[in-house]
Amino acid sequence: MLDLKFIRENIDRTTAGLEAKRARVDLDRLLKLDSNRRGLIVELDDLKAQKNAANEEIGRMIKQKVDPKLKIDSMKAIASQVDAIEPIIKKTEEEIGQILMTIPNMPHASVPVGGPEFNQEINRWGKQPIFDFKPKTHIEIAENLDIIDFKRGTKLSGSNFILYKDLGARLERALYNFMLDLHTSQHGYREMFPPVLVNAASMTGTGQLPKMKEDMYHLQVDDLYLIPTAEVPVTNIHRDETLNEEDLPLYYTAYTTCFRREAGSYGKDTRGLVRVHQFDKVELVKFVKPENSYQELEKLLANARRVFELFGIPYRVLMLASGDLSFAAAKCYDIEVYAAGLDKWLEASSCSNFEDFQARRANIAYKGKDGKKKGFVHTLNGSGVALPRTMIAILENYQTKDGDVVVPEVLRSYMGGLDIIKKR
RNA sequence: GGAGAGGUGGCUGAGUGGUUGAAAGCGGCGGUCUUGAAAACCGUUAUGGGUCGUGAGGCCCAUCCAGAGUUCGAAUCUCUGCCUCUCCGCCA
Repeated sequence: MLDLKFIRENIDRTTAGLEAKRARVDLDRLLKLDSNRRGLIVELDDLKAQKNAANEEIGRMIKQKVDPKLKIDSMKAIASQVDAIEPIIKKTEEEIGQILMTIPNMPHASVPVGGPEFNQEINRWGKQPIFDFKPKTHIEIAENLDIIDFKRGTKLSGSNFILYKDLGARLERALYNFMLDLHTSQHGYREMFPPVLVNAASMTGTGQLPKMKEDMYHLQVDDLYLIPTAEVPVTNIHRDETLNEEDLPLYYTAYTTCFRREAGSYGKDTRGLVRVHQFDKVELVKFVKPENSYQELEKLLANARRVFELFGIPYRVLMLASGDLSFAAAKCYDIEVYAAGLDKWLEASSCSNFEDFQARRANIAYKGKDGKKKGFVHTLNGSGVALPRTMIAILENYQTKDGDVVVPEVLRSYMGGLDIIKKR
């Protein structure tokens, strides 16, 4: 959420930002409501001041045993005026709130303006593997090895639900264990294990609600949502809190299952593991002081890249253009891994700085040692990393001519020493 | 799921309709004293909105879990929701 005061005082910048983000918002309406509201508040506060003064006097009259009947009667008129104005203000504030909730974050100055075609590749790591045979896709490999059962996943739940079996299940477990160990022992993150069902307030705090409602699983009986990413519960850990400046920055990592309805995305990249409804992810979340947040973004990106480097998976880093940025992000890097079987680059991590956009919405402030509030923190998060597409890259890049899969070295101790996945 | 109790400032805790934004204690901050520290003493100690002022700041409004209601007036009364605790039941 943007600061209404900022919008009021920076109309041109806001308009430009909205355009860069390709968002349509009725700013004139918002500003008009804002000025209406302030006019009404002056009126109302004045009436309330009269009311309060009179009520104090009534109290005094009663103490002095003077009959307050006349005074009380005159107060009734003011009370009814207050009752007339209050609902108008409330309605105005509601509409202001609704419009504010639909305004995306402003892109950072370093972000290229334009659509996805203006995304900038800023980095590339690793060599694409060369085979002396035609590399298979992860679907063929996994079905042949019988480590992923797509058909039975569908039987259990529906299309694009996955059943991992045997060494497939083991590899999944090895991946998130490895990543958690890496980020906690080498990158300074604290490990969290949050609920995967959260309430509407949490979903609103990080910006999924109200805009992304259709993309989420919702349990109507209890009014709870299945999280699309650990970003939601982990960022909301500090919702409505004031953090101590000396405790910042806070680094949290969490492994959770993520749930996405992917409504409307059928037919596009939906085969195999590329786009599934339920998947695992290790997430990195930071709460930092505003002046450090862009340095912290670079460090976060480095932490995510390290995962692929240790796995030996070639990747490239894109800085997203303004029109490709998510609703809440001011700046975002995507890491795409190369998958030899599909011969495609697949987005496997996304590292974003939200500046104070989420913190304002979720009310996460910080204070100095003297106890004085210093404003909102900046929040960042990134995948560290998402499992399915990492799994794709491992299966496809490490495949052998015989259809086996070599286990990347760093994962072997997590696989009970196994160095190659063969058919049972 | 059933029965009961309760949610007050950073914390403990008083307050059951009329200067109560809220006693007291603890903690925090500033000061006096001290070579320094502790103790003692003195002072100070919430947030949001609006408005005036170049500014320091002044003034007004709101806020005692949240929302609705009763009343001239609500921390205090009524209703609903959320949460916590105790007992009973069920349960991985």
